[in-house]
Parts: sequence; C-alpha cells; structure tokens
Amino acid sequence: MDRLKKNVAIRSESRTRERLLQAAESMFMEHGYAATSLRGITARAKANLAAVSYHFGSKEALIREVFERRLGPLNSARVAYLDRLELAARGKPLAVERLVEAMLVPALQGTQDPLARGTTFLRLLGRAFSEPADHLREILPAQYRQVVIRFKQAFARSLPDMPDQELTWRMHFMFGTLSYSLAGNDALKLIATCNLEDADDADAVIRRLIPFLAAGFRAPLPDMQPARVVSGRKAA
Amino acid sequence: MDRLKKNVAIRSESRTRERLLQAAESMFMEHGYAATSLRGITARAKANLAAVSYHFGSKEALIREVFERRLGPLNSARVAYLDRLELAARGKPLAVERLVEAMLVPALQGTQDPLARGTTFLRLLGRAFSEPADHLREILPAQYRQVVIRFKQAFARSLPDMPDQELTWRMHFMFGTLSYSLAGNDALKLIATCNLEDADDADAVIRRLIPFLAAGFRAPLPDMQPARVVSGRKAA
DNA sequence: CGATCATTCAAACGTTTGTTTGAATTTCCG
DNA sequence: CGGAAATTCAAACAAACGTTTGAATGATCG
Repeated sequence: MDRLKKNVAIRSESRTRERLLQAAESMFMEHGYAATSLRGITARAKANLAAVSYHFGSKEALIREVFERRLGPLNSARVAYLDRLELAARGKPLAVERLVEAMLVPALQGTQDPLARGTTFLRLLGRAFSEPADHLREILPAQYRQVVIRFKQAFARSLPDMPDQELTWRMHFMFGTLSYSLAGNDALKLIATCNLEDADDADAVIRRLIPFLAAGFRAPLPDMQPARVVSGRKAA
Repeated sequence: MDRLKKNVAIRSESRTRERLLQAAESMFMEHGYAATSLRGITARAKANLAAVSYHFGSKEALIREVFERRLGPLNSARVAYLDRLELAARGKPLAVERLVEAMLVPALQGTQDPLARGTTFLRLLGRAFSEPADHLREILPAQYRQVVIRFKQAFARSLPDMPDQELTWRMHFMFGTLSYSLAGNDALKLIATCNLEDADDADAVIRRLIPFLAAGFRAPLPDMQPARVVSGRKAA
C-alpha cells in the first residue's frame, strides 16, 4: 500500500487523483455526501468511473481523504496562529477577540487565492458537522481534538472567572456560529430580508464575527434558576 | 384530491399516515434525507412500501410534509410569544434577552412532554439548514419569512443604534448558533473534552444561550478597516 | 346484506447505485 | 528499444433505489 502510494507520487504524480479530490469536494458540498454519485464525481473530474476504486478503494475512503487533507492543515494553522499570539503576548492572557481571530483567520485565509477553493471546503466542513455520514463521526473528533484542548486552555486563561462547564458550552456555541456562518450563504439567503453587501467578503465576515463572539464569551453568567416561561396569561 | 384527504380524515384518521411521518422524521434526522430509503421508513413505521406513494405521492412530498407540519406551528408560536412580550411591555423596547428567549422557548417547549419527539424535529431542522436537498431550499424561506421580518423589527427597536446591515448579520449568526446548538449533541460530543452535565437539559441550554447571544447582539460595532493578519514574522 | 369506497399488500417495474473485472493504454527505467 | 509497472478504460455485476400495478382486505353506509 505504501509502496503503491510512493510509486504514484514518483511516477505521474497522479493528476487524476487530485482532480477526483477536487471534484468530490465540490460535489459533496453542493449535494451532500449520500446524494453525490461516483459517476457524477468522475464525470466532473473527467476520469473513468473505476478511477475512484483504483485510487482510493471506495467512496467512503474518498470522502475521508477529502476531509483529512484539508482539516489537518487548517487545524494545525489555527494552533500555530495561537502559538504566535501567545508568544507575542509574553505569558499575558490574550483578549478573547484574539482567540476567536485565531479560529477564524486560518479558516478563511486560503479563500481568495485559489479562487474560492478554500471556501468550497469550508462549506463542506460546515455541512459535515450536521451530516450524519457515519464515516465523519469518526474523523472529525480526531481532527479537532488538539484544537479544542489547546484553545480551551487559552480561553480559560483569558477568562479566569469562567466555570469550566460554562466555557465548554460557549466554545460549543462558537463552533456552531462558525460552521453555520462560514459554511456559505445558502442558508444566509434563507433569512436575509435584504441582500447583504459583504455576503461574499470573507474579511468582512471575520470582522463582524469577532466582536459578536467575543462579547458572547464575556457575557455575564446565566442565573441557573428554574426557567421562566411566558404564558398566555401572565407575561414577564 | 381534497375529497380524498377529507375522506382519509373522516374514515380511519389514517394512523398509518402519522406513523410514516414520525418514522420519516426520525430517520431523516438520523441518516439525512438522501441516505434514508422509503423501505427503511416503511419498515420502521410497520407499513407497506407502497403506503408512502399512496399517502403522500412521493418521497419528496413526504419530506415536505414532515417539515411543514412542524415548522409552521413552531414559527407561529415564536411570533405569538413575541407578541405577548411586546404587549406586556406597552410599547417600550424589549431587552434583547427577551427577543432571543422568544426564538428559543417555543423551539424547546415541546421537548420534554412527548418524550423527545420535539427534539427529534429540532435536530432535523438544524440539519436542514445545511442540507442541500433542493426541496428544502424552497420550503424554508417561505416558512421563515414572517419570523425574520417580525423579529428584525423588534431587534431594530431594541437596538436603535445598530445599522441595518449589522443587525442582519447578527441575526444570521444567531440562527447559526441556534440550528447548531438545538440540533443535538452529536456535534457537541465532537468537541467536548469533558462530558457536559446538562447536555440533554433543554432548559439549561436556553439559560446559557440567552446571555451568550444577547451579549453578541449588544457587542460594539466592528471597525471596518482592512483586516489585520498575524504573520509568522510580525505578531500583533 | 351488498355496494362502494379507502386502504393495504406482495410483486414487479426500470434506474441508478458502488464495486469489480480484464483487457488496452500509458508511463517509466534499465 | 523493450519489458514491467502504473494507470485508464468500457463493460458488466449484484444490490438497492423510488415508483407503479392490480388484486386482496378493510371499513362505511344505504
């Protein structure tokens, strides 16, 4: 298996393999995993149907590779970004704005350069969190573990009075906003009553997300009394 | 067609139809739309395969009905909740906490009673926003339009200094957090380094989401200068 | 009861799915 | 060049898909 891979790389560098990955990334993003057929992928990649089995072994292995080749570098870049920030701060706790920034900037960085190729993966990634494809349930936790651990430490240092449980929840909320917001404007168009100017401007999204999320992290703790519900009679 | 429906209701009230809807709701939630087969649904509903065609006409019509029978009442309840709040406030602007509450409480209200039946739909709904099934792209905007318009007015009144564009973005962020947070703990487990106590307690989620989102809405406006990027050399 | 409708059922329809096969083709290196 | 390895290709595979059919069963009312 390793020998085979090496020969692939040495010989022709397998342009087909790369075309398949890009086509799969696009089509998984557009139609979802289950709704995308290998015939559609290979047609788009201008490759033969059997090429998927030959290069990856199965459809499942293909989607796994689509994620791993992107998610690993992305999360490594996030941690590296955080490392640089902390180094520059010389041990002082960072503002939560900087931590959110460290989650966001690497994600949207590769966007403008390769002509929205990075954006394609981000949309796919946003979908992946809600897609129940069994293969992903095993991939994502492994890919995200280091990021979660590392950033949680940093957040705890920046918000020393925040209980651990509450911090985990707020990071959970942050991931939700990210995966939804970065995942593209399809859903955005659903709720926008007026067309947003900057809908496709990644930088604008970052600048708007940072203060929004940072304020959420700094929000006062919820009072954990029994929930109040406004009934028809007695309104609050 | 109308005659047929009426007879269905009069005669046997079609228990089968209801079982199909519930089975479809569960299975769409667990495996997604495209990955769920009619054979799986009918098996779970203990109905015949042809029952779907008979009662709904097609798989597409089935999923449409699954959404419409839930989303309409949910969004109506949200607007009604907001109406009551504004009535009680006698024209005074509401705190953004109350507006977020009006989005949340109706969504999680039916949760505990029918033994997580409401929760099932919420997870499905969260997925729907990222699922690219073409049928949903037409359903969701129509179902959400009134909610968006109504709540945007209310938010604008509560946050008079917020530019319209910024408000739209922050509502967009809110929808992201909601659909991700309410959609269930599958994704939550992905990032939780420690097990959360209240992961299944809807009230606890509400109490934690409200201050988080309200603070986000009240966050200072972003400075719309060119984005700063921390490079390897010069850190910020 | 008998007629009439709604509903269920087993079986089959034609497509499309992911995967496999074995031969043809291309690429590489001695 | 020539042989070996890597890659492509058209064709076929069984399995699963959504949908349709026509007869069997059930309920309803004059």
